Amino acid sequence: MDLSPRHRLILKVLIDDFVTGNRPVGSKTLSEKYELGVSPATIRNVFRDLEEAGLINSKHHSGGRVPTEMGYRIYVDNLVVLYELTLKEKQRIQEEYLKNQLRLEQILMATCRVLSLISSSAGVVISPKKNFDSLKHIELIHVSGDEVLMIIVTRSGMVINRNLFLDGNISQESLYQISKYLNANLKGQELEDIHNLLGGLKEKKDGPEDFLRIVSTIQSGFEIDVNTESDIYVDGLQNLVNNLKGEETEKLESILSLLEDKKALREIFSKYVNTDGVLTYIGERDSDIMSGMSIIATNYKLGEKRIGSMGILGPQRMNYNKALPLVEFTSKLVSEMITRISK
Amino acid sequence: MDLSPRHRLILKVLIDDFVTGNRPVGSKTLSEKYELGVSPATIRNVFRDLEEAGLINSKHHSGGRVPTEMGYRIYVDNLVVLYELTLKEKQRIQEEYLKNQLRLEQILMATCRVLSLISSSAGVVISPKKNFDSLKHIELIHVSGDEVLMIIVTRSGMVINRNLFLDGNISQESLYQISKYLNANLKGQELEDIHNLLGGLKEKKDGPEDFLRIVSTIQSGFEIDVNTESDIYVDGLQNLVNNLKGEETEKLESILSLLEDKKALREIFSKYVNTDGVLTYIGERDSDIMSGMSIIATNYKLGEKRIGSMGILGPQRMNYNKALPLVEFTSKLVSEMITRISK
DNA sequence: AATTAGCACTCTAATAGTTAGAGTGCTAAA
DNA sequence: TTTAGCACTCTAACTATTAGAGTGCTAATT
Repeated sequence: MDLSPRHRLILKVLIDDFVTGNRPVGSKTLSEKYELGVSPATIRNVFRDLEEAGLINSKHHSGGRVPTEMGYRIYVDNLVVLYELTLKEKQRIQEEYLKNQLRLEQILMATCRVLSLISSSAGVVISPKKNFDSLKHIELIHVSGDEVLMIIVTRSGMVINRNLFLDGNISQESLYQISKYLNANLKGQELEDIHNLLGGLKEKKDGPEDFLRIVSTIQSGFEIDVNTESDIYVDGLQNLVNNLKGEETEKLESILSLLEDKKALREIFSKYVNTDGVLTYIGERDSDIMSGMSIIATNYKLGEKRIGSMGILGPQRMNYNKALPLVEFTSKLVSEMITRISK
Repeated sequence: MDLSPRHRLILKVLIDDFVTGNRPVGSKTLSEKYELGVSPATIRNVFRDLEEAGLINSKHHSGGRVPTEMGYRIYVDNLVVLYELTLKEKQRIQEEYLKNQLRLEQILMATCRVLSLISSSAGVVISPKKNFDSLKHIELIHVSGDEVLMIIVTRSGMVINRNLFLDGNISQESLYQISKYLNANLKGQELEDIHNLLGGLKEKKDGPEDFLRIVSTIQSGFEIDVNTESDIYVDGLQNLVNNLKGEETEKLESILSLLEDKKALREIFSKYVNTDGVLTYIGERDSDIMSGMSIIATNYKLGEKRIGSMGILGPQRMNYNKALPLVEFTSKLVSEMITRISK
């Protein structure tokens, strides 16, 4: 299915128009509103082809045309002309960051806020994957009896707390010694590698006696479940209400229910951590919890390492031409900031 | 304005009916649906009195009556007959808690979930006020140069991290000594008291030399801003959409925007930490961000000490007779669980 | 061969008119 | 004090009508 330039042009303006106006688009309006240089009749012929190709749809006879998911797909991949963020908009984004201090958590929250504010959809940000973060400092603290609190400070600025339970008692003095040993040997390594490394030390019985006694427990503290241990930030739900005003409330309900289901949301957005560039996912009709919705997402980095993902989630009918550059610009900004604060 | 028993009865059934049916209620329906033993005409006379007293309203002539905020107020304070939770419902609530481990955070999340599930409104839970929690363990960790991480473990199971910046460098050895000293002297005290106590020690220059050198910084780590430092859990937004289906989307929008504004929400719910019993707030027309909404909230305790608040937030038209016992029962359960895990 | 004008037809959304049902206040009777 | 009766009102649901936009098809035009 290769489309002629005219077909592509008409598909493009149809989606441009539908996305801003939220009304099915007819041949006459199209020819009047845009200078296409062709008559409505020609547009109708093109419509017929596009309809046969499954790129547009019409609900009723004489009801105007609406893009299908496939239509959006082609639009996003080939046709959309990206909007360039104005200086003012860029400044507004940067100001939002300056409102708060520069702690990791606050950066992520501000990012989420920015995404929702400017896209008028929901912003979603997932906190860095902990297992690829690297160790900055570790400390073991004796809390009571056989209970030990393990504190891990990572390079990107996260603090992870673990409650560990030992087989028998241990003194705070021993724990200090063990902490010292761990810091000396593991600092700078990635948490996931540390988990493996500890396994090796356990096998080879390599290290101080006290340490070897509890190495299994410590190792378990480095097990990180990506699916439950990342925080997830969501903002801009009111935008969605505003955006879907007048349409069926069911769509709104299903989007909200997805956004409240942190586990599902995390699963969906995790995919974007390890991909290149800004991606657009367009929910498939029926077969999908994402039916009727779209996601525009990408990752953010610490230095050159991809550590988390972020994006916006909204109705399929959204301003892709603005949303795509927004996500791209913001992700770069976040990456820079995170890299800066974790030196 | 003292109401006769008949007036009270009629106000009660009117609200009962309106709350379940979501339709303005007329005299005829009321007399037919409930065995009031009086004719519609009499009910109309009562309506007139209630209307004069400002307890009910009618949008249009011959449009049926609807309770005003004051009507709800009186209903909740004097008339509502509380529903008694069935054994099954209580079990369902308890099961929701058993799904997860018993960490503080998970208990609060489950609470929030329960509140929303059963009330079909939004559940809101605020994490314990940190300043009245007491110290279980404190530890100072040297991170780099003049940067120190202070870890505070509290009795209720929270872990507080503070990044402190000292005037000059300090060794991890000194920090160990200081931690030891702090634990020996402050364990069991409330964080707020500790803040004052440290002030006293600073004045009197009482304590080891190393400690006195950084006591100001440590003290600042015990400053706790109630308005920004408590977590807030919200669940059940989809319920609201479902609940307000067909009504003006504006109300939905304003509720959502409030629920997304964590700061405002925290401020509102903080009030309930130090009050007795389950309270109902009914938003006042116009003058109030809570216009058109109601809150049913109470506190939860650690032992005998009130530490946090929880409740539901929904449209004014809600099932108070079920919501009130729900909040009460759940709060007791949470209090028990928190008390149990923090022994 | 591609494009377009013309035409008959269709569907929606907006408008107006009608009606049944529920509700109301008032007055006079019980 | 309560209620029956009555004339009146308002909403929501239904129908009819119509303007506007859109459609596919065919024949004329480029």
